[in-house]
Amino acid sequence: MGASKLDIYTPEINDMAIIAKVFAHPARVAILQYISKQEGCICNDIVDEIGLSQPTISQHLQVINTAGLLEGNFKGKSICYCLNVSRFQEFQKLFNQFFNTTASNCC
Amino acid sequence: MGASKLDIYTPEINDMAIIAKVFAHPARVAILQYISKQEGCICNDIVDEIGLSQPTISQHLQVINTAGLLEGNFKGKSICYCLNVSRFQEFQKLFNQFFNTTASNCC
DNA sequence: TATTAACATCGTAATATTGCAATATTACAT
DNA sequence: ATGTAATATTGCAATATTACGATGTTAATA
Repeated sequence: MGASKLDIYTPEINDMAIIAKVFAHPARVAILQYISKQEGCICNDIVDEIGLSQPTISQHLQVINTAGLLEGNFKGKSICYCLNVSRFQEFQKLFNQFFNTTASNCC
Repeated sequence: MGASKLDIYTPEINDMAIIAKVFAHPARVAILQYISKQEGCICNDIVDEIGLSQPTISQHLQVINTAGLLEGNFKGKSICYCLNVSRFQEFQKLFNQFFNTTASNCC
């Protein structure tokens, strides 16, 4: 085993878990915070800032990008990664929807 | 390697990742939703509901419990797990704080 | 007190994630 | 075209996570 059984959940539940996974590593949280602070951003800056190797940062950036949270100029020597704000806020909405609908009425 | 380098991040960033990790598995999302729908909850119900084995559910419940999201009667044959609503809302606040402070101003 | 039902723990196998060194690719500059 | 700086990819080792069968524990009940 080791693999999650994804076929037994609703798409909404799986989506929630997939989205949460993006924020479930401190490097990715730190990267998102750092990107948001800059006006434009070069990956090498991130490597200096965070304290992980360049391949590892690149890997985490790919996870963030796959989630649709990046936009900007992806071509050239110095790549400018930026936060996709609308997508980011979409995630915030989904989180809040989950938190709001999941209310308790017992004990 | 394989282990996350936790010592290079701020406690706030690590906390964010730890909290997100709770919601980063569909089983835990499903369990939280199911618990919130019931008035009181017996673990065996969860096993029937979700479709995972009893030990696996127990493991996921432990993760949720370690995060402080459960309360109720933990003794007896039929254990009543309930959502710790205030803790849950605390998490919601932290998420929203993260989302709100992480705003972009570029590209 | 023996039984039983509900849950926890242990042990283990399978898969996923994290991290980095080495290498490849890319695009700009000379 | 060649060199160079920035990022991506590959390959691999270490650790984490997920899942379940087997077994242990606990408390209510016969």
